[in-house]
Amino acid sequence: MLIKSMLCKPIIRCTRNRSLDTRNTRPSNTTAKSTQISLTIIYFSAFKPYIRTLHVRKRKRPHLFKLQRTMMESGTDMMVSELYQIHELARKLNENLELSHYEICRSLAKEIICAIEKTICTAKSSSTGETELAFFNGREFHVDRLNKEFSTDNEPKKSKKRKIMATGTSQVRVSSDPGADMPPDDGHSWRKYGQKDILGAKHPRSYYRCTHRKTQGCAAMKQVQKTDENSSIFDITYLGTHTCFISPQHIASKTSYYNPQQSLLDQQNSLVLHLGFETNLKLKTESSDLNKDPTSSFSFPSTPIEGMNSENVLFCSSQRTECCYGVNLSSALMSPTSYESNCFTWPSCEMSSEVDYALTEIISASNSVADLPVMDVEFMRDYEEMDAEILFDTSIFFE
DNA sequence: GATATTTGACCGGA
DNA sequence: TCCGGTCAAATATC
Repeated sequence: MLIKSMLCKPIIRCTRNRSLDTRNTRPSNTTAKSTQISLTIIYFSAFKPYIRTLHVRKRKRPHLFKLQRTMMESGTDMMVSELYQIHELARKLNENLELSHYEICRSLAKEIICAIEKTICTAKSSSTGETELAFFNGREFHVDRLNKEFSTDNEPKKSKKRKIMATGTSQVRVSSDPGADMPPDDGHSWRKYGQKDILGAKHPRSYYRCTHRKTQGCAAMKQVQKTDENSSIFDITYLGTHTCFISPQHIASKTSYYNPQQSLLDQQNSLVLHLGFETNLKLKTESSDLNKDPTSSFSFPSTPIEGMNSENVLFCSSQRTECCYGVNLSSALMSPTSYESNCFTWPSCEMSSEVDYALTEIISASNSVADLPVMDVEFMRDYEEMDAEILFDTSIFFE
């Protein structure tokens, strides 16, 4: 099997796949086309495979094709350059893993994440021509070029309508102390920017954005509303992904939302990979029924939280399926005992805490990070059509 | 004075 | 036209 032949041979594969969007039902001489950029990273550690497949697919407006062709070409070159950078960072990471320089590793991992985010941003801008990610992770990228191309007004009106978020959403229901006006601290600092009475709801909805919005360009937001049934229970909708840095220790010390197994992680000297991706990370398996429902929900195997009944804590995904965004962290909980249920959908926000934990589960599979194989990364350029998703029989790894 | 919150106005999608 | 999301001036808090 192909996968078997790739054991200990990490591969980064970048493809671009153009296709007609068959979901489009508009009458049409305006048949929508879509372009998908896939970045697949396959590597192996100890006895577990790690696969990262990033999919970026967006519908294109026909009148933008000409400009976007140019954008794609320049964007592709940029992505190749960025991927080489990721490769170099990964190589350094591996060197430091072997030397057990965990702080350096952590820093390198962060750089890798930033680089991947940047690549995703490039992919999106070159494939869509849209400008929604002009500001990402506190940095501006070349998509502002599009702004110039399409700006007919020197000073465009600033919309007060909610911006289209690049990431999916997730909803959390948490309980608080009776009479409390605020839900429990989730480890991040938020700034309230609005409150609105919602039709048919007893309680107003509060709007928060990350405090680090200005300083770090963090686009994370959340909406908090007391439930009608019980005013001590809050529905929290997270929008967007935190791109600001917050230390795991800080989260562990402040939050009651997250799994308290941080101490276990520390014991394992695990490397926390904070993947702030905003496109899909998928591991498809041939036997998964869950694959049929991309919005499948699951509950965390959480330990009881002080002052909070486990049944009151609901984690569910509300993917923005129309854009195929959100994060599917399918391999997050893969283990010999659970791998048959091997496609999970993970809420794509709050990455810095929840996903950190899940990823740490992956990365810390081996007790010693020194067990990691040498990352002899092979980089391939391939612009031909290919199936963007990998069918993957995980059972072979647990034979 | 700096920072955070409140709240009415504004905006645009449905 | 309605309603929910956002803005930004006013106000509160530290």
